[in-house]
Amino acid sequence: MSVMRISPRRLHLLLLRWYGSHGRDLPWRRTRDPYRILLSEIMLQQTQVSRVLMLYPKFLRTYPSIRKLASAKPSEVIIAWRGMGYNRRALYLHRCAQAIVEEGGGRFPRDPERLRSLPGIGRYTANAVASSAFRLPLAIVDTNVRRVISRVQGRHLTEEAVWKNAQRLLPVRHAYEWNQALMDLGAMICIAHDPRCAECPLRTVCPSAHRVKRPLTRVVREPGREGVPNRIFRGRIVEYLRQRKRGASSSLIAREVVPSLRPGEMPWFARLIRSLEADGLVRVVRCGRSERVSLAA
DNA sequence: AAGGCGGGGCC
DNA sequence: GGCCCAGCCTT
Repeated sequence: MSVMRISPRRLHLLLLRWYGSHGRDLPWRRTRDPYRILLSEIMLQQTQVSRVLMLYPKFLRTYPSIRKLASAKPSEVIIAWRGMGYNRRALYLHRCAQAIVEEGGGRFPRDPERLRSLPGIGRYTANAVASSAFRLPLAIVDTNVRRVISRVQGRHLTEEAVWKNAQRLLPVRHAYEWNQALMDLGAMICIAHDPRCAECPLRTVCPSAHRVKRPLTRVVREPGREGVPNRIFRGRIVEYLRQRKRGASSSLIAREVVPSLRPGEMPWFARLIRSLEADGLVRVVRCGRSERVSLAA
């Protein structure tokens, strides 16, 4: 079966026009400060826009510049990260800020390859920062873009094929607006379940319009305790330490965070602490048989 | 290639 | 109660 080819120019016109009238007004779209752009992108990794909107301004008041962030202690950044989840991101961001200050005197690299080498910055975030802050003509592929591109192409695409298509379809003169428009379409219209095709600016050219099948999602079982994934307990431990800045003994944390903990489960809890320590989220001072745990200094 | 890693809102 | 969400890192 031959694949229907859609005129890129037609696509650009339809989507950019829609973006002009329906695009979201977001704080990180009102700046070109690479630090503010980067902060938004890190926060938006696996976190909804609505939550980032609530926490982004407060974080920026605490750390208005990359230098202020770089000179903070990890524990302070972890505390400022409260409510965001995936706490390792706070450490990546912090280390990233320190690298940019130390290596470039606080000047961001523009080269996406160089951005990509920084902690917490992958292919998506590197291109997002370069596209948004420096207006380089680079495609970005996140879960929204992946879904939109696949539907417009009318078939499932491999990850690499989506990137290729995204870069091919990119309007070089309006790359930034195009990227933002694709994400807005994926977030507001071309949503995963029950897409709103009747309101879609691409409905006349999209082969999937009004005939999107329910995507079959694969159930992923996570290791955990009584059905609760380990990462949830990790999050609770970090939150407990946020409010108890002096730290606490491992056994006290265990009683407070997991009241129903049975004696035989102590090794499981000890592994949680060790994993947090390995990530650099907590510091463990061992003295004799007991150990004192606090947020990483 | 697969799995670990938070949190909250929505159905 | 299950599902989803602007990914990255490690193995």
